[in-house]
Amino acid sequence: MSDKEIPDVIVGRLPRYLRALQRIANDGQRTTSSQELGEQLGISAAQIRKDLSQFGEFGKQGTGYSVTFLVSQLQQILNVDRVWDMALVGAGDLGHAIAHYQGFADCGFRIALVFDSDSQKIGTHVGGFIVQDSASLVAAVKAAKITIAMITVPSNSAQMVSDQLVQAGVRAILNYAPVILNVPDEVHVQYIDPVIHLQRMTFYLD
Amino acid sequence: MSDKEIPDVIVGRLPRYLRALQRIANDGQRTTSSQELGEQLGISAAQIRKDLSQFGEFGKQGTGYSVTFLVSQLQQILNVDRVWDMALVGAGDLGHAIAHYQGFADCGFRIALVFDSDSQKIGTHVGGFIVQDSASLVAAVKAAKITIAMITVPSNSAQMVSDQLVQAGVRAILNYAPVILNVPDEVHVQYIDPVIHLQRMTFYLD
DNA sequence: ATATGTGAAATCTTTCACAGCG
DNA sequence: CGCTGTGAAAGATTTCACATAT
Repeated sequence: MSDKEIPDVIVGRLPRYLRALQRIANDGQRTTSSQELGEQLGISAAQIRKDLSQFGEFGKQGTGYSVTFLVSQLQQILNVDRVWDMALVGAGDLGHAIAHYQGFADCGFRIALVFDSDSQKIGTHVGGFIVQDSASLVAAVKAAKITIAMITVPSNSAQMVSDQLVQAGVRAILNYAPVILNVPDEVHVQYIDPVIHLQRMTFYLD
Repeated sequence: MSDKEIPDVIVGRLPRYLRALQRIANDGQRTTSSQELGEQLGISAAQIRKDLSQFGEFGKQGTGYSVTFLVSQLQQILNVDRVWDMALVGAGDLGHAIAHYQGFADCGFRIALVFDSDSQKIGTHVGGFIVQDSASLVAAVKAAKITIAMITVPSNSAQMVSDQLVQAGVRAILNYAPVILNVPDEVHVQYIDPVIHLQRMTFYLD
């Protein structure tokens, strides 16, 4: 069901639906509609219905969608009806901020290992974990069977770290360094680069 | 020339072209081609040529593009051939990391004001600036004529901060809080939400 | 009455393929 | 010869509009 053939653009919207639904659930609402979701997200109601229809029939005509049911279905579709352990590579300022961020745990993501290559940082505590030497990364990640990693190292070491992660069996990388990573086809990469977002907006400013 | 009618999807790719070109320039290369750019970015050469052709004829047939010329053209198109002052609201872990990030300065973005509402933080130094009381946000941002802001406050205060920023004349907001902001049509918002990127990848993992 | 799920239509985006220029 | 810029074609995505179910 979570096959390929699902366009990437749809996959990209599903997490946003989930976020909106969780907020609606938090407000104590039992039921919602494609229209309400669409208004909150700035997406047309028809699009939301089409997207969801790729995976099944989750709504009831005349009534809409049960919020909790749709949340659980989306979690299943997105494979987040479980806890994912992650490795964090880079214990600088950004690594610290990420290690302390509560938003991961609430969504089923758990930082399990933290690495840095700086001997000043190795052995220190970050977000409840002890920073390990990057030299042991491949072995440790492999042993822990971790498949998701976040990279918060300087640009010039990001590709090297990425290579090690791939070698250790990682299949998904969230890269905060502003460089494009070269990875095998079976490895997924997402980028977080604030400058790109800013430049996308300055285009429209005078 | 930087009119509307330029599809959003193209605007979204321009900063990526700029990043790739700056790296190529850094490597000391004088000239590049749509093919080379495309290979680095995972985008087809035809697409890059089409995108650029929306703004002018920047290449030479048979030769390709002058790297420095194309960089300067893209900077002009994206309005980053100048320095933009920004306000940062939220001096928590993430705010600290952002305040210390060198990547903004290199791209013409400068943090000019930092705010927090926590009296413990007000008056402390963050990234060379003194954290100011959010109560003075509207006046200070207006006085400094700042039009770009970053929000790194907890989710439940993000909308309130956004309202204040808009009132102060901000036209572009980079929001790190995982909530959708309600802003007038003329205000641009971009979101950075790592969980959404992670969930986009777990879809493809087993 | 209300809101879904969905073919068909409209729109948008990408790729093709080649004329034309250095 | 190599590479751009670009109409035209192909492909993908979004919207429309309505039959259908509660």
